[in-house]
Amino acid sequence: MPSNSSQIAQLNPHVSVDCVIFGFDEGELKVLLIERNIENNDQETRKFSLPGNLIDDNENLDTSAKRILKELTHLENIYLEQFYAFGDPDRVKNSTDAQWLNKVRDVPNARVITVAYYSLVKIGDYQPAADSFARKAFWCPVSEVPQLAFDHNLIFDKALSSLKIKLRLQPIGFELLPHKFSLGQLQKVYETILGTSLDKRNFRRKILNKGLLKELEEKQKGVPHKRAILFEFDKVAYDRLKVDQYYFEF
Amino acid sequence: MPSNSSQIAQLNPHVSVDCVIFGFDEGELKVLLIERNIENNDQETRKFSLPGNLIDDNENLDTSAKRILKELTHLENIYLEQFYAFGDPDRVKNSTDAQWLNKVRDVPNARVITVAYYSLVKIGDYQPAADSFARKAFWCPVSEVPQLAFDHNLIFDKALSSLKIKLRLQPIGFELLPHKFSLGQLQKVYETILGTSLDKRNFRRKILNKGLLKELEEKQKGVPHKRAILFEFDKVAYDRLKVDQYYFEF
DNA sequence: AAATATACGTGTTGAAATGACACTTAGAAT
DNA sequence: ATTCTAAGTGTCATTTCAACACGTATATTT
Repeated sequence: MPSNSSQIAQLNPHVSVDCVIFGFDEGELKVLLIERNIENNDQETRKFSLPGNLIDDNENLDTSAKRILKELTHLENIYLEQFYAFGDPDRVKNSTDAQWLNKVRDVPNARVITVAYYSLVKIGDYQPAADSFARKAFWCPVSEVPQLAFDHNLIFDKALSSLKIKLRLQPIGFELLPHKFSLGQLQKVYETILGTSLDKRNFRRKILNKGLLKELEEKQKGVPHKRAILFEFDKVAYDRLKVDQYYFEF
Repeated sequence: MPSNSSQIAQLNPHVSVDCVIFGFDEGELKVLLIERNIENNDQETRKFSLPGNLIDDNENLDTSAKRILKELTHLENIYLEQFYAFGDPDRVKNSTDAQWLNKVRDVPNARVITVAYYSLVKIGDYQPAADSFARKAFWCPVSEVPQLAFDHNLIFDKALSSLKIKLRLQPIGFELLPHKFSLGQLQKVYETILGTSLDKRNFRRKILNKGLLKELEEKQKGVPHKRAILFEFDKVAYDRLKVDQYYFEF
């Protein structure tokens, strides 16, 4: 096997960024998946994947994740967290995956190391991008995630477990809710992600004692029951805490 | 600028693994650094770096980290944890760094994305490797880490803060101690890494209540004071717990 | 042999946090 | 007017946590 330059180019690993984008809607945690355009879709499986792409030259990893997110959702300044890198030599070598890569990559059989991010978005702010790459993006309940391309199921699982851990250590639940939200909504977020049910009174006491929620004058509207007081996250109070990067402990 | 094959080879990012290897000795947390062989060492700064290397073809990231660790320390089966990927486009572009890369890399000016691991070793088991790559490795107290090559100071800082978090969530302190250790030693590990001092009685109660330490018959020898009872980590008990991957909470 | 230096080992108490628990209220829809 | 639904609210028993001091065993020094 000759080792000329073009060989090197092929064998050299590529680097991509994949994003696990979480949203919360109707009391459910959802993830944004992409359905691929495959012409010969005799193969039912492996039509879905996480959004992601190769990194650009001169782009750092965070920037790349932000770009992918923006291209797909038109959202900026959203919560983003790098959680793991996946680099198994044959993570993109599955035959159906390879078939798809042949269509979209210059060097389809190159090894790809991917750096994975998860992000939390306010699902109401999301407007599906009509253009190019984001052919068919859709919100999928996390309990119904189908078989995905490559090792994307593995990546998704790790994202979810990282998110669980993070939620217990940092106040990030509100990132999934509208700017103004009720305590009931917030509790639902915690319950859904942690996979437990929580006592309403204990939850309120604990979360309010953190002193990070600002009670607003405003109340919910249009609900067929007592209207809840709305809150917003108190960023000023949070910055005052200067929490040692982690350790907040819901 | 023509984009022929050899250009692509150059511009394509490379992927490396860097290891932050922690040891504990004489009540101090230490990190294993490498001193480079630079001929013209008129430049005092940036002579040190973390151990690391490009990943091999067909090698996954964990394997690569293990290989680096083994080559350098001759140790196997040690605690290893991937904690972050660093991919700034010019993280290897510093001039003194570049000078060194010219000597050791085929494609010295390529962009390098690195996936970083930290590991915990029993410092007594370490025997410096005399060979090749590990020219001069030495244990450096974490409070005295000098200026390092590339972005290695950043990597080191992130490793340390990741370790702090992990120590609070999982029982890993003993990985830095001999197989048999005293509670005093273990307390010292916690105090050093967390950067606080802990009450002896409270520490003992808390750590023993986890039920993960097995009290041995044996006692310390050769100490100029009362001999401490030795313990070992009870892996069987730990596996029984099946702790949900995280969340143990020292 | 005595003295010294050093880390080991041990319990209690008051304060704070946690978990368990049930009913009334407000608004929209029928 | 009735019904349905989620909001909002307090107490008590239990557990966890932080603070705190002294006698003991061993090697070394005198």
